[in-house]
Amino acid sequence: MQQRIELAVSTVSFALRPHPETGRKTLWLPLVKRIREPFLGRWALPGGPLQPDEDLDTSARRTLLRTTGLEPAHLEQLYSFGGVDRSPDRVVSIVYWALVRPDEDARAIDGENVEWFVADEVPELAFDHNTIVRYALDRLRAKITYSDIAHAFTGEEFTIAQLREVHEAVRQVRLDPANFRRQTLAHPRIVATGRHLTGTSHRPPELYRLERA
Amino acid sequence: MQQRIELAVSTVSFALRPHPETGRKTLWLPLVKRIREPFLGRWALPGGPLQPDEDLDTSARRTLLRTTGLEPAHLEQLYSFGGVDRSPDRVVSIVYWALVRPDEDARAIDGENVEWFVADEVPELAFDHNTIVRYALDRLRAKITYSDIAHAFTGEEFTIAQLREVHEAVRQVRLDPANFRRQTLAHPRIVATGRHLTGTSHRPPELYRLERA
DNA sequence: GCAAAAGTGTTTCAATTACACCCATGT
DNA sequence: ACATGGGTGTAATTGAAACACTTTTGC
Repeated sequence: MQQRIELAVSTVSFALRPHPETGRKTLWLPLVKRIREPFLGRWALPGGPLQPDEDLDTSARRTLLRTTGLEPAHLEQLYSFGGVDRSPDRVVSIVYWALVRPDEDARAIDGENVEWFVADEVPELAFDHNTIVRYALDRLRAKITYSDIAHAFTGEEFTIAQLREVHEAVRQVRLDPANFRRQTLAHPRIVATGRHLTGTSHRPPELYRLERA
Repeated sequence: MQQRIELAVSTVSFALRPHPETGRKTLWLPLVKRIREPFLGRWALPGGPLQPDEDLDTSARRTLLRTTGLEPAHLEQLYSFGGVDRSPDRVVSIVYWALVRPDEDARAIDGENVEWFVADEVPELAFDHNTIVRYALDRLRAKITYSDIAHAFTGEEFTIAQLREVHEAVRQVRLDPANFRRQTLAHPRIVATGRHLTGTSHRPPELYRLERA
């Protein structure tokens, strides 16, 4: 008799929040406590079995909304993990990663079995989920250097400094404000709104938008 | 009653061969003629159902060897396709892409139901396999610009011109020989063997190796 | 006025590009 | 000798980085 292969979809969601010690913004992600074997009681990525009538990304969104209350702006397939030894039963996981905006992050629920962790300081997780988190982090840090995804962490309108803060938090580096500004404004899709952000204790910075391609 | 979700692994394999018209090297890939419904008689990517006791990449290698006789040097996961509308029955495909060396390519079998096509000129394929081929091509052409994968198309030892030919064939561009040489030799893992390639009708070029990291 | 971050200008340095020119081999 | 691609030299251009300096707000 042939053993059945389970097919699950999981998601690594990232949001930027202040680090509990340093106060500087860092990456956080939500985990779910397992309520059944295997790995009962361990933290794991949100996810669940793929339903016969739903697309892969639909499944990711559904399970993410159910467990964490999140509807992320950016969702992207990461990788599929299917080693025979990653679980007692045979399960192939198609993993997505998501980026959560500040306003959306505010709506996140910290339920009974859901908790957020600093992405670089997650405990020992169920299955091979530590590997997956590591992989997602690497991919995010690589991709932010050559793509637009940093905007998935800002609002519609943003200051150059806010965008720089995202890069600094994700890549864990310090960037020269002057050079970052020039590089950013060199992209033709970044346009000034003419309005300014007020309420700061210094010169009010201009607000920009990212023109959709 | 819940419909069963099929799980298959397919592979897009690339090799460099002369274009039938221009004679210049281009990308080719093997396709398999379907011998059952759906899409009976159409060309499709080599692959098959995932066995319960094999890893994803093992499955890719197995089906590839069985249908095409190939054991590619480079094999990498591409993407997983799982839209509900990509087939009459529900099937999720985990797709790999492979790069085949010239010597390995020579061992390829052109069986009854296996045929090679110029990658940019494939006919209308079964399922969403045209989309997948397009995706694999884009990924290959992007990745060759920032990684080492060009070496998967050369032998252990190679001349700078051979390596340049790979880049030119894949990216469909002309590269300045002098500048390409300097850029290539700037990488510390490229080392001269001291030996030279003979039998050319001009100055014998030096042979190089790629030191493993 | 002072602090603090926004925003501009300028100099330096490294990498890419274009292209002229010499080298070593087969015919 | 000459054709052919291998291989070297070099000037021009571009872009990244470093950092001094000016501007505009809140307090």
